[in-house]
Amino acid sequence: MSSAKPETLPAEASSKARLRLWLKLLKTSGSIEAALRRRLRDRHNTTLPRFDVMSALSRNPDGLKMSQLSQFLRVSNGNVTGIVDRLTEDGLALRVAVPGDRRAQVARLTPAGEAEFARLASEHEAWINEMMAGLGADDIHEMSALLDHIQPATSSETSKDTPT
Amino acid sequence: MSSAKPETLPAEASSKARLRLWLKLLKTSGSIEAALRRRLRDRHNTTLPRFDVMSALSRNPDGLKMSQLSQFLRVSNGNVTGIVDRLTEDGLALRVAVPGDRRAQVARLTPAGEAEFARLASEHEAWINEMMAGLGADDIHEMSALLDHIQPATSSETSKDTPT
DNA sequence: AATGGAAATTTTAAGCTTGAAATTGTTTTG
DNA sequence: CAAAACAATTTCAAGCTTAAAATTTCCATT
Repeated sequence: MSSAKPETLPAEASSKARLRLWLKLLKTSGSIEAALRRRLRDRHNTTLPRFDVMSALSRNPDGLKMSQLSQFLRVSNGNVTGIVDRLTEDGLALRVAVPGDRRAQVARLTPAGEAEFARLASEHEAWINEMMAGLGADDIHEMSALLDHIQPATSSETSKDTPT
Repeated sequence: MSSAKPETLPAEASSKARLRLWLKLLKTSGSIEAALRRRLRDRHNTTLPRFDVMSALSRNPDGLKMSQLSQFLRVSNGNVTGIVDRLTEDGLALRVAVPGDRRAQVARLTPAGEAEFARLASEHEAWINEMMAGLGADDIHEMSALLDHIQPATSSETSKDTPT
C-alpha cells in the first residue's frame, strides 16, 4: 500500500480554495456595496441604481438612448425605464425625443441633476478612497492584474458582446 | 516658478486609482454573480438567493432560526421570510416549531431539499473552479491577502457586530 | 398576577431586477 | 406599396430587497 487515500486530491483542494476565494471576494464587494447603499440612502436620500444611471448620463452630456443606457449599465431595458422615470419625477433627468427616430428617446441629466451628481460623485470617490486606504499603489496594480485572470463567462455564454 | 500646477496631485491620483480598482472589482464580481444566476436559472430553475438559503441550511442540518438565517446571510428578516416561504411551497424546506419558545421557528431542508442542494452545490463549485481556472495557488493566496486590506465600513457603522 | 419592555417573526410599502409580451415605429423586400 | 421582419421602448408578472410597522410571545419587575 504505497498510496493511502488522501482526504482531498490536489484538483479538489484548489477547487475548494477557489470557492473560498470567491466567497471572500463576494463578501468584500458586497460589503463595500452595502456601505455605499447605506450612505447614499442615509446621507443623500438616493440609491445606488440611481447613482449609476446618473453617473452614466454625466459622462454623456448629450444624453444616451434608453437602450444605450441599459447596455452600458448591463441591466435590462425595463429596469432603466423605471429608474429614469423616478429620476424624471424628481427633476434630475429628462427624456428628449430623437430627431430621426420617433421610437427612440434620449435620457439626459437636468442642470439640477448635474449639480446633484457632482456632489454625490465627490463623496462617493472619497468613500472608496477611505475604504481602500489599506491598499498602496503596488497593491492596486497587483489586484487589478489578478482580477484580469478571472473569466466569468464561457464563450458560449458571451453572446452579447458590447464592443466599446 | 519651481512648482508648475500638476494635473493631479499624488493623493488625487491614488484616489482615482482606488476608484478604478473598485469599479473593476465590482465588474468582476458582478459578472461572476450574473453567470451564476443565469446558470441557476437556465439549468436548475432556481435563483441565487434560494441557493444561498439552502446552502446555509445545508450546513446546519438541525435547522436555523429565521433570525439566525438572516444574520448569517446578512439580509433582512423580512427577506428570508419570503424566500423560505417559496422554498417551503416547493417542498424543499420546512418550518419547525422551537420547543421552548413559541415565537421562534427553525427552518430546515427537507430530504428533497438536501438532495437538490447536493446537486446544485456540486455544479456551483465546478462553475467557480472553471471561472477562476486562471488563478494558481499563489494567486489565490495573494488575492486573499489583498482583500484583507479593504475595510468596507468605518467603526461608526460597524454597530451590528455578528460574532461567530 | 399584572404590566411593561424586549425579542422573533411577519407584514407592508416602495424600489430594484429580470425575461417575456405588448406597443409603436422603421426598414426591407416581394 | 403592402407585408413582413426588425428595432426601441414600455408594460407586466414574479421575485428580491430593505426599513419600518404590526403581531405575537417571552420575561423581568413589581
